[in-house]
Amino acid sequence: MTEFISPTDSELEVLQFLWHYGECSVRQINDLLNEKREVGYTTTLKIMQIMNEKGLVDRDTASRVHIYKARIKETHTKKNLLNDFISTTFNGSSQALVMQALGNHKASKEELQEIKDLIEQIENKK
Amino acid sequence: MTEFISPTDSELEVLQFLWHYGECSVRQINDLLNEKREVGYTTTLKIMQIMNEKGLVDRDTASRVHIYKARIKETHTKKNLLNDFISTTFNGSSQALVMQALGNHKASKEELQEIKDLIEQIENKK
DNA sequence: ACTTAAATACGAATAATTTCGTATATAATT
DNA sequence: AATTATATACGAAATTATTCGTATTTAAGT
Repeated sequence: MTEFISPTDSELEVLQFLWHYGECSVRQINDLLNEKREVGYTTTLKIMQIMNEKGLVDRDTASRVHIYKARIKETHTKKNLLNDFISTTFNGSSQALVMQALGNHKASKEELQEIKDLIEQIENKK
Repeated sequence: MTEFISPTDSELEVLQFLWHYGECSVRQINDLLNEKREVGYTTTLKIMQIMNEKGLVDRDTASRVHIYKARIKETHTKKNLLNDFISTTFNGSSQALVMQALGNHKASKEELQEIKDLIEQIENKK
């Protein structure tokens, strides 16, 4: 039962890229970030160094260009983030969250079907 | 199209109480907060004063004890928070979030039924 | 009336996060 | 070999959020 240290917003942004690409240099992450907003290179570097200190990422320092990869698992992390979010915003009710999410965005027919399938699946497991 | 200023965690905590009780004094909010964790009275006061400056709450200063009430609507605010959360954490996919939420917590039979009903409702609206 | 209790205002200390400047090292280019 | 480009390390400035001490005012209790 290791404690979950929730990544900051910046850190989560970096993690998303690492999860998607597997492993990245600081330069790569910085380029990706700059597609959305202006970030200085050393800013990105610092964030990733701190993430390393926190144990959020591993890095390979064998070559001059350090290569980073996520140390915490995507599903595990998102699960924890979601749980935190549900408790702070929806008073712990996952149902309330789901209802609101479905109400907001109109999901496609296929998406709705997938959700229904999942519900069936859960119901049958009881 | 007024911009949504997302409340900080502390501010959201206060808002939840205001939404629940309708209107509260600083003392009431501080007592409620202290049921969960230790917070100094002036700390709570300051938070609520800042919330007032930001336009998150209204206050009635007619009597000595100022009475606060939420200025931003609960559903509207939660909708925005949820949208932010979905885009930062689930890459904008509400479906991904719903699937994860349903997967994590086992909702009760009744809750699952409610969700299914909602889906039906959405499907019929197309 | 006097004392005590409880409220707001305000500013500043603390903490956490983000940003970036500068120094230094290493690789690439000429 | 000398210059230029690109890395990391490190510290500190800037920002934002949180916490709280102190002064002042007003109400309540004696």
